[in-house]
Amino acid sequence: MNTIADIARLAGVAKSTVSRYLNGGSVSEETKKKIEIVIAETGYAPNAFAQSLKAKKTNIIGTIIPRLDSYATSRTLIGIDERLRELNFHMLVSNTNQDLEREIENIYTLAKQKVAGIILLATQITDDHLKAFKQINIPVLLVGQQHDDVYSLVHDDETAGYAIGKYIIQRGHKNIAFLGVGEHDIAVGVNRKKGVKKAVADHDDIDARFFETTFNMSEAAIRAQSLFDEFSPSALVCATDNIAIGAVKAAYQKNLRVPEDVSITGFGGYEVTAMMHPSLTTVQIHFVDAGRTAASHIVKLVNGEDIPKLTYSNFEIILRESVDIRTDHPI
Amino acid sequence: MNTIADIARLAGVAKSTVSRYLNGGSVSEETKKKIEIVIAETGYAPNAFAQSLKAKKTNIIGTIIPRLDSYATSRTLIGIDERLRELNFHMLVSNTNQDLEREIENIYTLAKQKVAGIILLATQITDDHLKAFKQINIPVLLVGQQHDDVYSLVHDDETAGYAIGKYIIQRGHKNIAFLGVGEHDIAVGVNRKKGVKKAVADHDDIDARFFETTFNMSEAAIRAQSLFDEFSPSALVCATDNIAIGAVKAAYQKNLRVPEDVSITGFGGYEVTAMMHPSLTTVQIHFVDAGRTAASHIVKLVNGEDIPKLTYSNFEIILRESVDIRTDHPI
DNA sequence: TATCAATTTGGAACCGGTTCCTAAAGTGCC
DNA sequence: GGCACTTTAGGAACCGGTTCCAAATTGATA
Repeated sequence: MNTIADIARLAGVAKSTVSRYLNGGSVSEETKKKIEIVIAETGYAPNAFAQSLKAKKTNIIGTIIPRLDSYATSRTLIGIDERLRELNFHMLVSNTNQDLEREIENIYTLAKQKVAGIILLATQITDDHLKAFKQINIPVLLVGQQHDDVYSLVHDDETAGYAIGKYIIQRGHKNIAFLGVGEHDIAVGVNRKKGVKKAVADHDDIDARFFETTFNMSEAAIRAQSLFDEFSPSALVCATDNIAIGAVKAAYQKNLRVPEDVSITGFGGYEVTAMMHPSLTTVQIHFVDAGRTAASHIVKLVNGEDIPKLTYSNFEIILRESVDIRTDHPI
Repeated sequence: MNTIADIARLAGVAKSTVSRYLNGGSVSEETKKKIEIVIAETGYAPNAFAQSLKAKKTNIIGTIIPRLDSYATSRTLIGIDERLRELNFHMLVSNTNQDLEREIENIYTLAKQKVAGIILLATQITDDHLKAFKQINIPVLLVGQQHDDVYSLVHDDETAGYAIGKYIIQRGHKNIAFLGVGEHDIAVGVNRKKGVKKAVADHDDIDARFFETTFNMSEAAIRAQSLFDEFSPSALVCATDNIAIGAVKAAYQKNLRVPEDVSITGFGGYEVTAMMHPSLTTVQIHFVDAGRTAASHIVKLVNGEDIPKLTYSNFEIILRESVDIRTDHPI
């Protein structure tokens, strides 16, 4: 690999001239030609490190994610990547495997790598997070969680939870179960549940019960089975599509027909939910769009522009086959 | 942020001494203490660029992937990331969105970023690829595709295809359809089909027909429907799990029972295939393990160690509910 | 105590770019 | 043709580390 000094020597100019040529300074047409030819011949590409060393900045955005094998994560990453590419940035992905300590560690590592900004697909924000954000002095954007001290982009989980709860109630369901996850996850564990609870609270004739499982499909299936043993809901609202898929499986195993015996809804809008039998009514979150917005925002922050402290992404309820009307109750 | 010169000044030593302290050269106990204290107080972290500039190398492995929203990709990335972390390397992900030109472009960009090595989850290898590999002078490992001139790790698609074909034939099926993808994808489009064809060729009483669709679930469902119109297979072997999921959907829409009327198999071992109704018999490829192996291999290459030019990853057939025995034919 | 080897330390050069400053060349106007 | 002003080009310093080399210190041995 050759350096700028080689190019300068071959073209018979000073390296500052070559640098100016590359960065658009004032260079005569004649000199431009000479340099152009040498660069074309040698296939010269500037050393990104030497550039970054001086500039004290890269065009890399670090993205920290809790897990890779999640539809939500993948789709969000696609959006981030797409938009960053348009803005001439790169995406460096760091997976934490849902380990909070590794999350903190990654923040510092990315800072050391001098990424221009960090997008954190967060599940919860601790004091250690805030301390890290303060120390690294690099723009940070949270996705999926909100904190007053940090720029955030959140899926409007509570409103979405409210909407799906409302919908189920409108379909005449009175015995409603909610299968969620632990409250350590603010967005999924707390806000979605809160929204559903709020919808339930609007009515005084609903028997709603709240259960908990993990993000894992198989575990959700097992939990749903025991749920069906202790309670016979006419509708089961699940906090994620994966949980809903497990619940549908559990229903089959219990010989419950979906939606005739029990209606089931998901949350996320994963592609496979359209292909299931029955296809799943679910809350679709526009992850790719959210990712694109996140990318736009972090780049603005990097460039010193201002953005709103808090942004909401969009959602819509996709009506499919897994929810039935209870005609024994008026709609 | 402070530099090594600051630390040296505060500790009252030369910066070469601090550098030696950090990199394990000979430093007296007394000096070590002094430097240690200053570093602890300042929270000093070396500038990775300055280090890389001199070392002409990073501890970053670039991974180029065709798409992010694929189970196979996610799982492989998890394995790569996991193992790289153990080996003290980082993973930089570049998504090409199945655009071959962008793939080439990414190879050069990563080289410019001075990544230590590149793992390419490839779908096909063109002359442009080979040219790029030659020019960048950085170790490259292909995953999922094989080429004689490049180190490769392949899922043994042909053998796996042969195995699933053999299995279906053993279950007594005579009218077999294969729903694959275009031949531009060597692993999925060519090798899996080739394996199945080979299994069919071992017998002379099989009517096997081969169809094509894309990797997209919905498109696969549409293709499967028209397939059922033109041919009535007792078994449908699909080239990916996503295609199989679409096929199952199509079967329902055609009022065909799975597996009573038509047996369906997948390829990949995606988690959701266990939760479907009926659960899907599929070829499970151990993507995470493959990713781990890929990471180990690329690091060995980076360190100048030798590895086999070609490595095969493992697979196994997961027997579930979507395949029936045809008792009208002897097994 | 003198000599020599081993350990520790500091200074300077270097990695490959960018940028500032100054000098030289080119241009326009009177 | 001379003067002022603008372009263009070169040289040197700098970014923040690592490494080589030589000097200084320590310790062991005779």
